[in-house]
Amino acid sequence: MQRTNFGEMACSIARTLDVIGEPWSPLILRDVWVGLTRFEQIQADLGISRKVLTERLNHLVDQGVLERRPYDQRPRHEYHLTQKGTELVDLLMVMAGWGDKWLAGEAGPPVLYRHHACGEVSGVDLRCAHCGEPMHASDVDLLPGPGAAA
Amino acid sequence: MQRTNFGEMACSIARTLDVIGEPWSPLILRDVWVGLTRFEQIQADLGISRKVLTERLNHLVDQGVLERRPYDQRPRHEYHLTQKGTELVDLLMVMAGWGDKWLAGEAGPPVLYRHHACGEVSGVDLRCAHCGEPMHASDVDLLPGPGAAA
DNA sequence: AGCCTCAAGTTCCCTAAAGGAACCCAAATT
DNA sequence: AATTTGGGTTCCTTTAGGGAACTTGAGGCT
Repeated sequence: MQRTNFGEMACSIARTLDVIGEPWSPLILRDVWVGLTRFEQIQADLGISRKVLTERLNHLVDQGVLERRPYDQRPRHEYHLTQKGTELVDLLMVMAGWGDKWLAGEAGPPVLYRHHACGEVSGVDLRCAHCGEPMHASDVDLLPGPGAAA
Repeated sequence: MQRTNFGEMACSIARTLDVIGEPWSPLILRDVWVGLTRFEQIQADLGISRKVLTERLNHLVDQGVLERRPYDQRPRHEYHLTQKGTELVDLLMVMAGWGDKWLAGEAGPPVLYRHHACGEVSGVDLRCAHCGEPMHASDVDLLPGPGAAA
């Protein structure tokens, strides 16, 4: 299909979607995050078509989210998160938290997160980077920023 | 195209994508969040095809993320966030924060967020819901949960 | 009464993207 | 020489997105 280009919009949400908004991309990042770093591993884990996986990996590398690293004399590589990609994992953790709460059902969450600092199984919570108080949908006002459209 | 159904996977990220992972869905939620609640408003703001907008709105209502409310005797409605949908805005704020940092470029972020509690323009930060310390990609161990696949 | 408008969809056609299976290639192994 | 293995490419089919035109149901206007 002919898909609209979100990258041109004056909206950081749209621009972020331009990087990881295509089907499979967040799941590919999740796999790399948990240590499935090779083409065959990701393909087998997700059941994604090889063609689409190639396209997605190239796009994520182009966007600076993943880095391609050779691990052998032969043309073999692993994919690793860059700093830019590592910070995207925040997004995955929030998605997982929402899914755990609203979609897990009877069985409960498929994965638990143990926080190194306190050793407890826990989840993420959004706080204001300035004052540390909770910061959710109704706790903010939106103002036009310097990059707002004319 | 024939798209894989993420909703069946034992992964809260995949399940969340099944709800809001289709193109446009996060942008539709953003519009509703900022007060563009009617079909024509959203269509004009995003430039999305009417057909696709209809499909997305129906899906989001089916999933319990949006609620359709009549606002006139005539068949007119507004869309509003449910509690389930309001909590998805966390995801939008994290997406916006990442886009502001990595994609805004010279012009700076298009939108600023002022936190009611402290009155400052700020952004979100992820904290452990248990101990309140920062919680990012490298601060957690993943463990199988009760809903893990067999 | 007859006509117009307006929000909110619905229908149709066209194009492009996802799925899937088969094929390719270079280096190492047997 | 033949096979295996990782990491893709090619080709074909199906289906979803874009866009424009059409529909519907309730008011309003004259």
